[in-house]
Amino acid sequence: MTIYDIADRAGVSIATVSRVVNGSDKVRPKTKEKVLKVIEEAGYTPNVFAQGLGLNTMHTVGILVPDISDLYMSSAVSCLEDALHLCGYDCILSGSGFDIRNKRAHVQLLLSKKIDALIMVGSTYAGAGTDPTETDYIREAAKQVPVFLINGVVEGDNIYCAVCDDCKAVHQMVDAMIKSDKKRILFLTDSHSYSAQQKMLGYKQALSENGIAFDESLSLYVRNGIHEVYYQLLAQDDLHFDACFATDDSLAIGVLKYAKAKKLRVPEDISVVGCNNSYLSIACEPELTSIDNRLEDICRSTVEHLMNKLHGGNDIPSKTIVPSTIQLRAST
Amino acid sequence: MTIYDIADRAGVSIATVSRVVNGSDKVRPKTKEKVLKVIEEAGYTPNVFAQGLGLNTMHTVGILVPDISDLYMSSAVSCLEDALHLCGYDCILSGSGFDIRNKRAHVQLLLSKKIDALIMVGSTYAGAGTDPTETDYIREAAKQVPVFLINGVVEGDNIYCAVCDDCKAVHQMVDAMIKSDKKRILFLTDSHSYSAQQKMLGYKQALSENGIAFDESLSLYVRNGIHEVYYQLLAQDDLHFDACFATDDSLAIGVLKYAKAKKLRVPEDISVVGCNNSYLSIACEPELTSIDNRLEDICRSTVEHLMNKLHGGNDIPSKTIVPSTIQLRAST
DNA sequence: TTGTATGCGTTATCAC
DNA sequence: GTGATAACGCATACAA
Repeated sequence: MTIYDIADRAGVSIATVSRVVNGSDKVRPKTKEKVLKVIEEAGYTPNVFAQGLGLNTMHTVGILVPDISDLYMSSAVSCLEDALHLCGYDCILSGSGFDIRNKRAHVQLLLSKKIDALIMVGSTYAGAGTDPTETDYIREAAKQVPVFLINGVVEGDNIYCAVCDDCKAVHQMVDAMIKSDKKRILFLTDSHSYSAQQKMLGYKQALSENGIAFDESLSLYVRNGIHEVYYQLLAQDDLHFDACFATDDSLAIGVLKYAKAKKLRVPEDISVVGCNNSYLSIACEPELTSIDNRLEDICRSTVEHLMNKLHGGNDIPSKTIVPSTIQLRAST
Repeated sequence: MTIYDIADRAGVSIATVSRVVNGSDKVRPKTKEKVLKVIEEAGYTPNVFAQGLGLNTMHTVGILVPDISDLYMSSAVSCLEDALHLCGYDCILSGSGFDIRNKRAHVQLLLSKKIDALIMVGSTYAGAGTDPTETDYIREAAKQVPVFLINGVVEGDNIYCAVCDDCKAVHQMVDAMIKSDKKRILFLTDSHSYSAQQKMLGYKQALSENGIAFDESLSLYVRNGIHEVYYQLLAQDDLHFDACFATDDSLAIGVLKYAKAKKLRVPEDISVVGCNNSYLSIACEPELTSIDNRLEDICRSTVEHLMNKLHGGNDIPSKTIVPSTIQLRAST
């Protein structure tokens, strides 16, 4: 069923049908009604490929995520998809993994699909900041479509970033820990990303402000996973700490398991804080104090900026910072 | 940059360029090399809209999910996307929610995007089975593209279902509970879906086989959510049970929280089993025995069948059953 | 082996 | 208001 069939049946030209379909006002009500009736009867829908060819857009945006099954990522995708859908856009989803070569390949693939914009979720896409060429492929992509980063910062034309104020929130949290008499605060992370660096910064600031020297041995890098953390801590017998800040909830839960195994009370002997305020933080025991990075706010603002950009807006902030909040629970 | 530009620069016709791009062997190596070089230099990629218009496909499949942020769903999407990507297909993702009207609308929208196939994830799409017209929109969609259901069963032409053997696994699990001297086993669910019904069936079978009468008061419907379950159980003071089977891990964790509040030991006083073997099941305390419905197997088999179908296969099973396994942990 | 010509289903620019 | 017609960029049947 094509526009020609409709035109035939309605006794008009395809131009008129097109006008009706696209809601042009330059068509006589009587004609419009007639065409609409035929369309209804025939169950006609315009062919999106032909539309795409003519208009050079199919109203889709690409969403790139390192790992879709991750709680944090999937929340973001859910939020983004929802907001985009409301604006009449579809999303084509792609999971790149963490390897730089795959990231590049996936971006290329998405671009070849003629997406209207690209959203990259997760600070992993911002790289570690040590090697600027690491993010060149993003700048390259931005030459074709606007690129929006969620929770990562990359400088460049046509690149727009939205992040939460991790540094500040961690700063506050660690400060509060120190004030409540914690002396040795473990910093636990599974990443060297921009976000992790910001958190480390807040951690160091709080220490320094309280006249505590940064102790390298209290900064631990562990592969993500509850049990990984648990075993790693058990293995480090000489490591003593009375509080822990972890850059992810699951890392923090690993610490809870460790505390239980060592018969340490939480929060009395060890107080524990996680990040992302995920569903995990209320599944564990005790429930976990967690830094909420306002993912929904970030996503909503991203889509808002995206739509603005696509509709010709020009005053879009290249970096949006959303304040984090702290969700207090029993682990502190 | 179009195929015409490439043809000009390489001094050949567009047909030849097209042949090179599509890897036809009917082109002289010398010519091929020349064209390839120009393509490389120009960074040319075929316009997918034009391709789509001619071939009537853009190699995309639609994935419909009620809630993307759900742990179970996002794992499925991750798995599906991965497998599809390996086959050279992209996915356009859509979150429908649980309302039937929205489901219908989302299916229509996906179909209008000219997807090559539709995958629906979650037993919610199978309806409760009480009203067959509830799933008519799926049969309608199947007239346009093959439809694949994950974890739900709908009968119809061009509809293919993959489910795990929930009934059997629950049967085994409940039987084991009874054998270990549990008398009053609570059945906790947040759904009336096909999957939930299968689980109930297994539950009843095990009871009946062991000569225990089904007690309506031990079958509880609660809205999903750890705290919802927790409060609901606390509110039901007269409800006594010494074991619980929950159709979802988070429901089961609600029971764990309830046990802790009531100072009941798990598994001694109450043994608890969940479903989906999600990350939650190792986050809680004690860690949760959970029925693993082999989501990855289901997804992989679905994509396999899908590819088969798209490549002209004709002997695709309309219903695939994957055996569940039981992941034993400390809660039983 | 290569080139020419046509169709795919729209939208948009003209005339009328 | 409405209709004819030219893009849009590709694949492919057919001709050479």
